[in-house]
Amino acid sequence: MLNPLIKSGVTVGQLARTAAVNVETIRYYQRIGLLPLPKRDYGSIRRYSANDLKRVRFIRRAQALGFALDEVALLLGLSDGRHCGETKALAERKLAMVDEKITDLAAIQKALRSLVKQCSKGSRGCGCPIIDALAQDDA
Amino acid sequence: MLNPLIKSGVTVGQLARTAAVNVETIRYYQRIGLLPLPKRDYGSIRRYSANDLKRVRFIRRAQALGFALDEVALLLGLSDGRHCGETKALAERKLAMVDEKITDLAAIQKALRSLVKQCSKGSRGCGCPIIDALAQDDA
DNA sequence: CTTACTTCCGTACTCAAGTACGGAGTCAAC
DNA sequence: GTTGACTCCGTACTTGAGTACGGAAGTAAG
Repeated sequence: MLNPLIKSGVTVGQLARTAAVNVETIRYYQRIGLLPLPKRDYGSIRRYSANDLKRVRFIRRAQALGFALDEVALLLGLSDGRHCGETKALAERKLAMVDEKITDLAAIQKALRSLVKQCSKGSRGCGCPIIDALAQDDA
Repeated sequence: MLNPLIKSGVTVGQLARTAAVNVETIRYYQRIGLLPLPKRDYGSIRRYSANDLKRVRFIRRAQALGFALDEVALLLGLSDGRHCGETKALAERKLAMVDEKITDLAAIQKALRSLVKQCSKGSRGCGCPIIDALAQDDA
């Protein structure tokens, strides 16, 4: 314990607990390069920063929105400053994807609402507005 | 010839092509019980109905919205009439999920838009509105 | 120092959602 | 009545996203 000043940061276990993920998941993200491997400066165990926590949380949230880990990596790349040219193009593509997802989800939302309403009316038919909404003849 | 007395329906290959999926995918859906296996009445090859096509399309669309296949099975179950009680509860749970997804996506959409705008202004900082939008301190 | 947790790391396993393969059998056409 | 495309079916492989395992080494408390 040479320098108490630099002793900050939490262990993997703590990081994992506060981010509500498995330690193995942290290790996995490190393996695939999604999360930086902090140098372990003091003797041997690694310390993680608030930034690492932020990053893990970001990954989980983005994932919950349907982004695959490689897409998450791209999103994370966007933030790392510089080269605004590529960044902008990438952001625009992602934005288009997001717009599309929202549109599709809005359609299913509407269909689900109408299903719920029909069921509420005690209607016997409930002839499946969801199926109808999603199984359109067109592509 | 719209004389569907007996000989109507398409083959797996045709079904797969019109649904824009792989034949193997159709077989897979049958294996896991998502798609009924039509009896093969004439000698030996199976014939699929317009309903099967509808079902496959539904599966793909729902999947594209982030539903897993077992959830899709539930959604499909909703349509099969009767027991509107469970149906409604299930639909409501799904609806809540969808609402949440839309909210989250709207946040990322906003962040992406602002990122694009910032980049357009040639601003150097681009200090990651996306991360900030998704890596909130709260759960 | 001993004991009891972690951590570290490699390797291997799991699960979902397919894909690929290969040897049948079927079918329409030439 | 053979050819070539398609179907059927089982089995095995793949990819993404983790989980589990197990031995060695680090660390903290008594």
